[in-house]
Amino acid sequence: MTADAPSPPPPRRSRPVRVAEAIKDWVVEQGLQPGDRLPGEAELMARFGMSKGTVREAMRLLQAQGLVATKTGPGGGSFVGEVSRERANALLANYFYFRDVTIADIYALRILLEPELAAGLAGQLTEAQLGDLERIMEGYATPAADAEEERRQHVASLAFHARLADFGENELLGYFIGFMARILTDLTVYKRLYATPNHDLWQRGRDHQIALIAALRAGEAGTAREVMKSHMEMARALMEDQEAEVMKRFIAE
Amino acid sequence: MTADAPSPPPPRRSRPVRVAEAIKDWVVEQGLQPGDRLPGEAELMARFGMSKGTVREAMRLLQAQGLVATKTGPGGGSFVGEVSRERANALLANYFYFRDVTIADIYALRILLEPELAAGLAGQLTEAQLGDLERIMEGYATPAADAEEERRQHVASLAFHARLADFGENELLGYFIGFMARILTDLTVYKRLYATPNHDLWQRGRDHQIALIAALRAGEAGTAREVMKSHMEMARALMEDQEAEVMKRFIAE
DNA sequence: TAAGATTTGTTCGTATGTATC
DNA sequence: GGATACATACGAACAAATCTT
Repeated sequence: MTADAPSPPPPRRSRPVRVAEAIKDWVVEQGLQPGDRLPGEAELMARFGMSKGTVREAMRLLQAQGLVATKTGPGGGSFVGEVSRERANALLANYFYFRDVTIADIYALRILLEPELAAGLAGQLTEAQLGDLERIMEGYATPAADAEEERRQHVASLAFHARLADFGENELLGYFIGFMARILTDLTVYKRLYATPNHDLWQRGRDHQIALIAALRAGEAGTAREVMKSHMEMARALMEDQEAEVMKRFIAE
Repeated sequence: MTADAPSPPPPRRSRPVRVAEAIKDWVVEQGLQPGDRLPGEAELMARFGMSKGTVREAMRLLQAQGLVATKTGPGGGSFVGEVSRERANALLANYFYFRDVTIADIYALRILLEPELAAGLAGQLTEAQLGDLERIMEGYATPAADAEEERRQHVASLAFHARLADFGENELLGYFIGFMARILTDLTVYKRLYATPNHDLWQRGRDHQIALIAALRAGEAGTAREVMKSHMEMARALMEDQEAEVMKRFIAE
């Protein structure tokens, strides 16, 4: 070995950043829980010997990460916040903003993960949860008449998968699946995917989900896995066609 | 339908938050790329008609998300930044801080994802990349003598998997695998997992990785998948034992 | 090396807004 | 409605970093 890195000059972080880190460490150290109160601005100014502006900038750094929330007025102040799923999704989506993630990439993962989720859920769901899923399915009980409705139905169908992921025990798996569903939702509404209603595909997709619910209710893990796998493979083929279509349009302009 | 939500009072966001959103939208709209310069504080103050403090707080909000970086001095200012992988990991780890993610959850996913990654990489890696992996393996060429070295070796072995994930085409898959490797690394060094060196397990783990490299070099996708699967299953069994151990110690205190 | 220019970084004092009692 | 407690916002000044000459 050629010795460890020759200790490059320690990047002197700005004061707000250092204060934010100190507060974060302090929260962890104290084992504070969501909802617990943080010291007010005045006390933080005293504790760190820094001005109001610096302390406020530090709080903004924490706020952007979803770690604290603030309220004005008496009894107000800063509070420890649980990072919401939506915020986590938005922050992670930022990471992929300048990176190329194709629809094929997403489906390669969905095909691996969703069938396993379905298998694990077989026989585990309450009637209330199953009813929940069936209610979402009502959003596409009849084939779409136009492109607008097709998009709306696709979004609803993605919500079905996200809800399913919520029901699982494995929070990590649930988050990954939910994140992909949210990316696809964005693409659907923002990039205007799914422009051409297709009765045959609608029918097959719906049959899959009905069979899936039945397998989940009956506790048939193997069936649930297989149905979900077929469902994902069909969706992938469809989406890749759509992607090609979108690309062609883009190039044509 | 019972009509859309009756428009709950629009949560009046603070000025820094609104400014940060406006800047973010502007960056997207202009199609700015990493490294591109943002308007300076003075101009932003003028453009939004707000004070310096408010504008600075807005920049902190963006900085915390990894979207901008600032430099002082002539030619300095704020620049569009690509969110680094490390920052994305830290931000996402915050989400799971108050949630229960068990080692079993992580391994359930690794077993699904890593074999597929390995299969996709067979025959795709350059000699330089394969050499890179072999160099990491030198970090555990001999069995660990004590708990400290065992930990160091485990971290190196996780780095092996993270590097492998980097080589893949699918950035999403690579990120998920890398994130899990980082969580496990944290657990290893911070929670002091892997306390008991075990020569037999070391031998088997190393044999797996050697066989994996061989399969990758030979372009044998099926073999690579199977080897990685065995590797993950062994690691899972080992980690779950360790977790039980850690829990027992925690309860005993 | 040194001086000057440019841009962010930080402070302080003051005033305003907001929610609770 | 008024008093209180807290965050929010502004403005002017000065400090620090860094590039150019």
